[in-house]
Amino acid sequence: MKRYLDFKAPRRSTVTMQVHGDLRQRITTGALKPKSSISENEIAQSYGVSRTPAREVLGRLEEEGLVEIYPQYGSFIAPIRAEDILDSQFVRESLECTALARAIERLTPAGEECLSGIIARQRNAVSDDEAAFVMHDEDMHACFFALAGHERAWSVVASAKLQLDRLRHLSARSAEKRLAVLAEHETIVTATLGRDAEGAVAALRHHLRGAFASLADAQARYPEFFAEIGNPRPPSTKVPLDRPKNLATELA
Amino acid sequence: MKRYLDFKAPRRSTVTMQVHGDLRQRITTGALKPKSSISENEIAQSYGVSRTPAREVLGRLEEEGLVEIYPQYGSFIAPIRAEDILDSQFVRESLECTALARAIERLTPAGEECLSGIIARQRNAVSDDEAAFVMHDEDMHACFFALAGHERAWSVVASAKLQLDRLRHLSARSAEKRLAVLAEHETIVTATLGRDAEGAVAALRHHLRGAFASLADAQARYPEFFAEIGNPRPPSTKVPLDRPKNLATELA
DNA sequence: ATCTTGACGCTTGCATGCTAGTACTTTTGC
DNA sequence: GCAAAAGTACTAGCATGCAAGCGTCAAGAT
Repeated sequence: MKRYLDFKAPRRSTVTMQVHGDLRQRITTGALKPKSSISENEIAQSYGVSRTPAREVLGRLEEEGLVEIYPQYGSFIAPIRAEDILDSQFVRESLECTALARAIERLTPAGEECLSGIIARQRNAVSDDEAAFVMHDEDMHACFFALAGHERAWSVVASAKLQLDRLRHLSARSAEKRLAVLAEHETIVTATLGRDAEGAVAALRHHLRGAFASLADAQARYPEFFAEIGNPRPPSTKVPLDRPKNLATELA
Repeated sequence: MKRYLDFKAPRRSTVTMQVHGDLRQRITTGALKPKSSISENEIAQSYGVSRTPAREVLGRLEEEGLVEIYPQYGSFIAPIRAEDILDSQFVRESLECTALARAIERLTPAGEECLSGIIARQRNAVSDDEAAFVMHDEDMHACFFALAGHERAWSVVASAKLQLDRLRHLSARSAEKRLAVLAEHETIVTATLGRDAEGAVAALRHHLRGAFASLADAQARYPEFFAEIGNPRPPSTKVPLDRPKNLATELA
C-alpha cells in the first residue's frame, strides 16, 4: 500500500485535459452549436486519440452542463437553458458582490496597486486586442476574490460563468461595448479604492446584470440554440448531491 | 448524424454513478480516512466492476476535491484543507443568505406551509432518528433556494458543502446538539415567516457559522487528517477554468 | 394505404491488455 | 559502512474489443 506524500509534484498535463479544455472553449464560444451531435468516436478521431479519453471528456463536459449524454443514443452540445442562465447569474452576483465587500474591508496598498494595474492594462487593450481585454476583464473579477482571501471561490464563479459566457458569445462584440465595459470597471475600482463598499457593490451588480441582459434578445434571434420550455436538463451521470425529491412540485 | 430530441428520457443509473455515490458518502462521513490509499484496482475489486468505471469514479471524486490522483504513483483520499473549509464556508454563507433574503421577498402561503412542514418533520426526528433529522435539515436549506426560484443553485452549495460535511463528521453528534440545531432552524423559520429578512439572514448566518466552528478543535484532535501547511491542493485533471496565473503572489 | 415487425447501424457502458512512470528495495562498487 | 545504481512492484493513462440499448427504416402482413 503506497502512502500519502505531503509534498508531491502536481500531475502533469494529460490528453484528456487538453481535449477537455479545447472542447470546452469551442462550446462556450459557440464554435460548436447547441443541440449538435458530438459522439465519442467523433472526438476520438478528430483529436487522434482513443475512445477512453474522449469518453472521459464527454463526462466532464456533462458535469459542467455543456453536454448531454443519452446512453445508447448519442451525446449533444447542451442547449442553452434560460433557467440555467438565471441561476448562474444568481450564483455569480451573490458570490462576487460578497467577495467585493469583503475585499474592501481587507484592502491593502498592494491590493490597490494590483487593481490599478489591471485597469491600466485593460485600458491599453480596449481598442485593438480583444483577447487581452477579456483576459484582463477576468483578472479583475478574480482579483476581488483573491483580495477577499477566497481565491478558490472564484473557481465556483468560473463554473457558473460557463453558461453566461455561452450567452455572451451570441451577442456581437465591438470596440464601443468594450469601452462601456471598461468604464464600468473603472467605476467599480474607483469606488473600491475609495472604500465605498456600498457604491462599489452597486456598480458591480449593475455591471454583472448588463452582461446577461441580452437573454431575451438572444432567445429571439437564435431560438434553435435554446431548450424548449418545460424540458429540464436531464440529471447528470453523477449521483445527485441532494436527494432526488423535487421541492418545486411540493410548492405547486 | 443523430439529431437532438427535445423531449428525451433522462439517463438511467449506471455502475459508475452507484460506485461514485457510495464512495462519496464513505469519504464525507469519514469511513474512508483522509490520506489513505485508494487505487483503481482496489475500487474495481471491492465493487466487482472493471477498472473503467472505477477510474471514472476516481476522476469525479477528484473534481469534487475528495480525492487526489498522482499519475503512475497512486490515488488518495484528499486530506482536509483548512483553506478549503473556509472557502466552502464563504460560498455557502454567501449563496444561502442571498437566497433566503430573496425567498422572503417571494414567500407565498404554499412556501410557508412547506417550511412549517419541514420543521415539524424535523422536530419529530430530533430524538431518535438521526438520518431523518439530517435529511430534513438539508431539506430546509434546499427549500430556501427553491423558494427563491433558484433551485439549481443549491447544487453549487451542495458541492461546497462536501468539504464542510467532512469536518462535521469529525465532531461527535448527540441528541443535545440536534436539539440545538432544531432551535436554530426554528428561529430562522420564525423570522422568515414573519418577513423579518434581516433577522432571518442573521440567524441563518449564525447557524451556518456554528457548523464549522469546530475547525480548530478537529485540526488539533485529528492532525493526521489535515494537509500540511503550505501544501496546496494539486491542480485537478480538468484544465483550470481561469488562467493559471497566481494572483496571490502578485499581492505579496 | 396503414400498421406491425424485425434487421440494421449507430450509440454509450463496461472489460481488459499494454505502456510509461513512480517510489521503494536490493544489489553493487568503493 | 555507505552511497550510487540497477531491479521490482505497483500505479494511472491510454488503446481496443465486446455487449446491450436505442431510433430508423424497409419489408411484409392485414
